Amino acid sequence: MTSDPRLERRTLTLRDVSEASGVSEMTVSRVLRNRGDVSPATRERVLTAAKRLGYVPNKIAGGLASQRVNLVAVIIPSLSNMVFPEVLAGISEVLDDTGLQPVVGVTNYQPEREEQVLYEMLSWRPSGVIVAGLEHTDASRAMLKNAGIPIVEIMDVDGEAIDSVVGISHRRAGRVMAEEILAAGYRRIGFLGTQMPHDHRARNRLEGFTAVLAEAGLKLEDQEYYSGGSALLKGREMTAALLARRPDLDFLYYSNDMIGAGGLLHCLDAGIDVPGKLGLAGFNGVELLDGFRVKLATMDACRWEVGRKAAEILSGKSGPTHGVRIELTPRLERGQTIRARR
Amino acid sequence: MTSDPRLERRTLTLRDVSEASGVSEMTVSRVLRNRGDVSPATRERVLTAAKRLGYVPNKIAGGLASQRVNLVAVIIPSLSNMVFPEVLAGISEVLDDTGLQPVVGVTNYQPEREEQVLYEMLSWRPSGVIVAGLEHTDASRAMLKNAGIPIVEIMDVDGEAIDSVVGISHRRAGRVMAEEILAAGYRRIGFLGTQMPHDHRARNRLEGFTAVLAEAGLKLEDQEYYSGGSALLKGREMTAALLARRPDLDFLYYSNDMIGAGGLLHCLDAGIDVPGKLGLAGFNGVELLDGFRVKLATMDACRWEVGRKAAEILSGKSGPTHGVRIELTPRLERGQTIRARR
DNA sequence: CCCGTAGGCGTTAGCGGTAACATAGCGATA
DNA sequence: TATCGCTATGTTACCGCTAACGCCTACGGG
Repeated sequence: MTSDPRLERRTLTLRDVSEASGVSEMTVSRVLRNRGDVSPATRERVLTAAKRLGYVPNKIAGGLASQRVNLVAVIIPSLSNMVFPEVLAGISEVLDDTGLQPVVGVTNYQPEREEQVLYEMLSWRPSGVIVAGLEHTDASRAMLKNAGIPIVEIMDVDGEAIDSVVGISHRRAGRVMAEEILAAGYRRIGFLGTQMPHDHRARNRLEGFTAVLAEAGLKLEDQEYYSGGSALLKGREMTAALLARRPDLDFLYYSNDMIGAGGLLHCLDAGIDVPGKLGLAGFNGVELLDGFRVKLATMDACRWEVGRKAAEILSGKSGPTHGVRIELTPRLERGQTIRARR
Repeated sequence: MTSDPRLERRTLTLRDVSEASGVSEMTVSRVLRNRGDVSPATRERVLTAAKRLGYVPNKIAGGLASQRVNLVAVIIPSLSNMVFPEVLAGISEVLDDTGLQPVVGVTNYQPEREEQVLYEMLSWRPSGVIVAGLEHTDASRAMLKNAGIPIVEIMDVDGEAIDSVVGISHRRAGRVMAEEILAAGYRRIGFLGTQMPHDHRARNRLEGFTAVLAEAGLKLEDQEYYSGGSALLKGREMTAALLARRPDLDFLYYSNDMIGAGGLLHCLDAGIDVPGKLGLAGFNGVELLDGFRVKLATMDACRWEVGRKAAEILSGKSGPTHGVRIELTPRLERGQTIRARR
């Protein structure tokens, strides 16, 4: 099953190609990397031989010899919500024509896991690191600092960066949404979010949000948290539970669009007057929302753009590869779940 | 910004740790890999020194020397629908305690792209490959065959495998759904799907589906295709368009749950009697559906289990690492959008 | 007291490439 | 014709680590 006995011998090396084409290994190497001067005739011979043998270069050896590796480590908390895949798309798009290749590691929002993943990734000597968030264990920070390669922390700008940073201020995002809600005249506000001790961004948003409420002499009337399971379903259930407990609330702020959408479905099904009697808002600007009859108010986190910018920094396309700081401005999308300002 | 001048010198090697701890490089290597006999005292000294210096091993060099690399290439078409992340989760879960590490490559459903990604991945000499689907370019097949490592093709079993294969029969899945629909008495059936020439699995499902219709003397009454954009929204729009054109249809079969959910939303909003006057069904069993008031009929693609099984084969945990064939049986979830069998 | 044995550690020789330098060939130039 | 300079190619010395082997010491039984 493993194929023709002649082929499976041992693994092919440059030497095999060199013998097959009658030139030195060095010349083969030059042809395969498009580097240095090689006559068209020789190039042709080498390429033919390589293809005929089915030679695949060995980047392990190449990387060791050249002390350069075309990998970029990308470390993110999760793949299961829609948000990070879109960041990845932005990264890939830019990296695709730079010869750099992203390698993804997932931490499940666990700092120790992030540390392990980082250690593992750095041991491949990538030429850059993109990592979500600004909060890391001490060991992680030390590794990142000592790695001697460009580091880009993404998603968030509320904190001290190790090297470069690209993101939005989640605190500001929370403030902006709160201001909008108050301007629309809502006053009895509830919050629904995930039970994620390590989602600092969600926490920052809530902080900014409650700060504005406090300035207006208000506070969150009630809150509800969940963890695990289908976010849409949880949003629906939590909303039902919260409203059963506090039917007097006039606004619900959700920590993400998925549970917000679940809440919206509940309200629509229950015949609640949205946004007249009850307003709703989420966070992220996920595409999913476009499919709903009533569009949820949200705030775009510029995920795609964050990915692009981070990749551009690493690729050196747009200036320096160190110490860059880019704060993007999230766009408020009012949808149809916040009534007009008064 | 790049840190203390003493630290940034050059990159740390085993030699540095060896000098710092007063033993040979080889002993350091043994300690760091937990291999061979080392006295507890020495081990301690070495570990302390390594930690103090912030040493991170160089797997490039290690891999070259040992001719072994703990990477598994995972090649999938997309990250933007919910299906592959769940496969990845299954893979990670199993690989996590084997010392193997998945490296993900995305092809966007393009065979040439798959070929490039594969070439790139093989050049890192991984110890195994997991690749979605059974359809590859000739060059890709050749590379996979000659790589001399375990290959697992996943998701689909309708075709000839290169080495091992784990998945479901999409043709059978289509047949089962069609039988269920006919048994419930639906007769005028429409299909809505993605315009994806390279999604062979969706095509196989449709083939199985129409084959059953044909055996009953029926055919698809109408169909609608889309590409790009928010699947939920597209599902809603396509459903509206199709029903406007053919109000006489009594069943809509969707190629995936996302557009199916969009269609369901349309029907609910339009006050259509589901499943009495119109039945609906999708495919995949995405968790999202749990959040809807009316649950869409679907068929679970065993994504998580597929990932697990594939990883188990590569890890050698459960027998041979070559030539294994595992066909899983998708479970039909009737939800509330197919009426009772007659 | 000698030798076998095993644990603990060092030495050597690559792994498969590439950077850097060396060299051969050859037409142009003085 | 000797010299130069350029292009096309070869040679050499590693890159950082580990497999394989070898040496030394301690120890116990015959």
